[in-house]
Amino acid sequence: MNDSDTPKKSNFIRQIIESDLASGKHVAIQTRFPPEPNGYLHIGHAKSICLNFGVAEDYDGRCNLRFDDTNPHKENAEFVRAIEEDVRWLGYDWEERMFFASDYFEPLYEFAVELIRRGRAYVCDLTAEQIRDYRGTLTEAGRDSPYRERSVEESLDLFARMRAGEFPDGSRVLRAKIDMASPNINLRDPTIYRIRHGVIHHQTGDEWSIYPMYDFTHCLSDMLEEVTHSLCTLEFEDHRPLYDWFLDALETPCHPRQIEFARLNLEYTVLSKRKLTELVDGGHVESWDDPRMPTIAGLRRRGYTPVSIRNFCERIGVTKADSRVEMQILEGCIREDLEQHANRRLAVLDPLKVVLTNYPEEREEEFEVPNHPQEPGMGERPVPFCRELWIERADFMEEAPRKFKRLVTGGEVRLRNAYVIRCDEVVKDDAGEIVELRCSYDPETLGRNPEDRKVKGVIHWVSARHGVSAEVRLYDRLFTVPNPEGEEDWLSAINPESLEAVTAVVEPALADAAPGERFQFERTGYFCADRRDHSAERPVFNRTVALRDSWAKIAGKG
RNA sequence: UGGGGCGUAGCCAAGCGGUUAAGGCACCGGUUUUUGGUACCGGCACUCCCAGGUUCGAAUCCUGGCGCCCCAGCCA
Repeated sequence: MNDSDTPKKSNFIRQIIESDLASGKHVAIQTRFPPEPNGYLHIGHAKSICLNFGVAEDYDGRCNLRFDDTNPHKENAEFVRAIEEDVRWLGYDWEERMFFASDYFEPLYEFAVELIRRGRAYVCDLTAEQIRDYRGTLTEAGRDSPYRERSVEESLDLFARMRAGEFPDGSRVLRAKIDMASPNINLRDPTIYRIRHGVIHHQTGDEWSIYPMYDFTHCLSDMLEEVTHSLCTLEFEDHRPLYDWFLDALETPCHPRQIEFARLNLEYTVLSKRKLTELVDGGHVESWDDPRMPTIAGLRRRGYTPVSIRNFCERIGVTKADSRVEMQILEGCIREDLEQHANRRLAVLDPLKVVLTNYPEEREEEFEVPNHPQEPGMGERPVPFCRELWIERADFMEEAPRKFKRLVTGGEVRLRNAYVIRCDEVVKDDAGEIVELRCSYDPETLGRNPEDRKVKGVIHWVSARHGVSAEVRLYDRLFTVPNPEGEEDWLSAINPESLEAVTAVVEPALADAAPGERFQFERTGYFCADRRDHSAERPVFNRTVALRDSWAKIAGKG
């Protein structure tokens, strides 16, 4: 479970589970992850997935994957497929236990009939508007529907005919008979079945013309799967009395316990399916897996690893307090993983030409460069070197502040894994822009430091003769404000500079990158070959996250 | 003026009547370094939303305030 030296995961849900196990209330725990297949999963779902599957794993229990597919208007098989892929990618296994709420439509129907028989549900002929009107307000009690006291026989007959498709959409619903004066609005005779004609359900086709509502479906599905702890988000707290009411009214063999926790909010993004759908449908991003999206698919394409996301979910904890987590936590998690596991490469994002005037024109060398400076086991690769190189434009300054330790005119700098060079001359075009640096190299400095002087800076480079041109996509936060949802017009808070594509020059080894392969471009950041667009002929890399940049802080202070 | 929740550092978050109030992220110093990265060392809440009360002792218990979130779909 937990090693003695790793901190014990402690949260209120685990405490409840541990106490239920200790008291013998349960001998094994059963959870479920219940997505609605009406969109792609996002990082907020990852929190729920890690919680449900994680808790099952740690207490030797089981976690089911169950699609909550009771609203055929919004759901489809493509979303089912994508959700399966994402949960699996995160590293979780539901074994043979993949279910659909629609698997239970028949038993659910029988439960509804039983409710009617017990006088606990009735068919109501009010229109949607009338129902709203009869419901009352937050501060005023509602009024009983005129159909509330209709006979059991009549409701039974009407409900059967609703199923048979005899009535048009919206003409009737089945309602639980609870309390129209309840201070909890959810208990004012909630609708539990509605008529939906002519929709093709992705699992059941046209078999049904009535569909059950969430509150009725969820508790009974949990019960049928013998779920012990039904974990959901805070907005369902008000529904818990309803959850319990159905299970009590039907005298079920087991009664799962619903426990609510706070959903995840992340700075500078949105985490509601409605809004994410709008971003995709409105063309504000390219797709559900656009690397700027907080979806699992987007994060995957951006270069995030399953481990980093699971780690993130562990770090943010589980509580009932509304919170908004800083991006830095997520970024820290991916840096931590990639720092250890990503091969290093050299890539120049904003190239400036360097000519080594004392390096023979025809000469070429090849250095064996380690893939990771601290992990010899990760191997090495050949990196070619010649008279003409590219370096990063930002690594040279004609007039530099004292703390600048890169290349300056007349100064020296170390080329990473190669020689120390000195800048002798700056070549500019008519506009005064620097187009080339003429430098000389010190042949004595390969793999060794000069004894008479100190060279403090190290910069990266790529051989101009061998370098490969690549598209590099630099991503920034999708929104300009920490909480776009709190904005009057959230779409106007989209960051117009969330994607900047540059043409970079990368070392030749990078052309062989497999789609999805991750690297650290030294001194720059972590990147991955785009899984859709990258090829050896046309390399494309996505920036997952930049390296920490303490120089930017110093420079920024002036 | 209804009901349900929540409030511990810049951001998460442990804590469950007796601790110097964990830990992580961020931040600030320093050491090492052929990545201004990494790693390592050190700093970072006399106080837990506020006010009273109970107690030898309160972040923890009680009372009263204040602030924030959710609920009036035939969505989930």
